[in-house]
Amino acid sequence: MGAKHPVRTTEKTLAVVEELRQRGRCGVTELASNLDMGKSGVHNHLTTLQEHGYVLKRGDEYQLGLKFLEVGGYVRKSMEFYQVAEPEVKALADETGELANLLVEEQGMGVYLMRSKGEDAVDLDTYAGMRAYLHTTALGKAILAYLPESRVDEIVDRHGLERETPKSIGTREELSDALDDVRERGYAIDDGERLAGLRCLAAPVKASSGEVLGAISVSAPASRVSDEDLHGELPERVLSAANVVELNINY
Amino acid sequence: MGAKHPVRTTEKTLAVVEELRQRGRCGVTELASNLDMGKSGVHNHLTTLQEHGYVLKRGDEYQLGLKFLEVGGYVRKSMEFYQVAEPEVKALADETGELANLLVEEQGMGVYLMRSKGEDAVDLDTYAGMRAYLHTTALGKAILAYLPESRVDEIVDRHGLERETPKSIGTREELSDALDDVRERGYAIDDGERLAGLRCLAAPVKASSGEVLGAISVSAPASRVSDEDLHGELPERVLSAANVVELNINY
DNA sequence: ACTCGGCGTTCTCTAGACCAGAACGCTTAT
DNA sequence: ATAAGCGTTCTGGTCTAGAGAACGCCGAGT
Repeated sequence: MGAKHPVRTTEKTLAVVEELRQRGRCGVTELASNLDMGKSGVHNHLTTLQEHGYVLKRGDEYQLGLKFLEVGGYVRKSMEFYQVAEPEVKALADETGELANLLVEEQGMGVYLMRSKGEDAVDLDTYAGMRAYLHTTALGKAILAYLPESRVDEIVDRHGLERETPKSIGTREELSDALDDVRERGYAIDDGERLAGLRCLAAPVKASSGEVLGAISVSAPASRVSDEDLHGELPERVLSAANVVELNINY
Repeated sequence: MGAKHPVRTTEKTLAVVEELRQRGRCGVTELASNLDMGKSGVHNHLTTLQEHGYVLKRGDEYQLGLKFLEVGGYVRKSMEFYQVAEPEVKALADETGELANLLVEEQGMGVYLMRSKGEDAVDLDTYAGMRAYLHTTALGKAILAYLPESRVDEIVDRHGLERETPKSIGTREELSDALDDVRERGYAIDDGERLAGLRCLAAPVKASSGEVLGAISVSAPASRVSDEDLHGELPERVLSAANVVELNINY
């Protein structure tokens, strides 16, 4: 549902921010023409944002500043779940040598809170703050499997089930089956569903109330993860990390 | 200099964001009374921000969402300096076992791009995105020492030289002396200036043009850093990390 | 040297948005 | 029952946002 009385000026500001983010450094005219706004209006928004650190001027082009990271970093740091999970995810990365990730759900999307690279980790284009559809990653499936069914329906209604690759989930039935599997095993697997050749294993973190707080995963190239690993040592490690977080978060 | 034609509505939106950040989760009435705005106005801003993911509603209280981290994380990821320096800072943390940091200057302030904890690292309350006055940290001094003098004056004029502790820099003369020392040694030291008992050593990273891109540091408790360390092995390691970044960034 | 095109910026003016304040429905405390 | 206080909705008057035109500047083309 849209806001009843949206502040249109704020929406324009956010549109400027979004456009500036997509284009990276650029000028007033370029922004204005792509936003269907006059140059003066765009200019006013930019200087206002600049005044508050959200936008920088370099020469006579504009770009987004690090204020967003300041606010976002503060929000993340304030999350108890992040504080508790961060060292465990790092430890998991060091221990396995692979890429370990931490994801939470927000407004029906997955948000990566952090990623930690082990010694041999693949270099994916994920980054802290990045969003992903929940049904397309092991992390997301681990979360969906432990959300109330009504919530899952809401999320699917809102964001759909677009396939990212031919192997990924694309229908409600496939999703339902996949979530059953996750609940049976206690962890989620992504075998090339998001990126060919990439295997990923994720475990949910639940509060004592049963509510899902997020999920922890390890991503590695298929060449280094045998089928036995995928159902043997690797899940043990990821589940153990998730379990430690669960214990620490409930004091 | 303030914006010539500020967008007042945007400024109100940003004020709402800032207030919400400081208070954490809270209600419309509380925000409105502290912002000198009517409840309806605050409500309109909040629902608009919510619509775009910048704000979340939990029950009938509001809080900041992870959209800020998404935008900020994207901005950070897009910085070449971060991409190149990130693995080196991580390596430095692993190697020393202490806390390693990466800082850049923006609008006269220092912004932490990341921190990486080694095995024995102290747990400071810094976080990615956090700002600090440049004159109060070794990282900041390492940057100031290699900025043009006119730029340093500008920054001091704008942000002053407030002392954070009795040991820290508080006058232009002290700053000037400190920056001379940095240039002589090639690295900056903070011996309890920011936090009693904490020693910190930082090296600048410069582009081939001579421009300072940022600085890399290691922070450790004084009990683990002898005076010899402070002028022996530790600077070597930090300087070496900075040097690797310099080499990699100039292709 | 001069012009021209295009940039970021400034100015003016009015159509239209913002939002204080009042009113509403709801929950909780008394 | 009642009241107090919350988030939300609604409306009208005030003030602002921003299109469009004009400006100063710079670099390219002639």
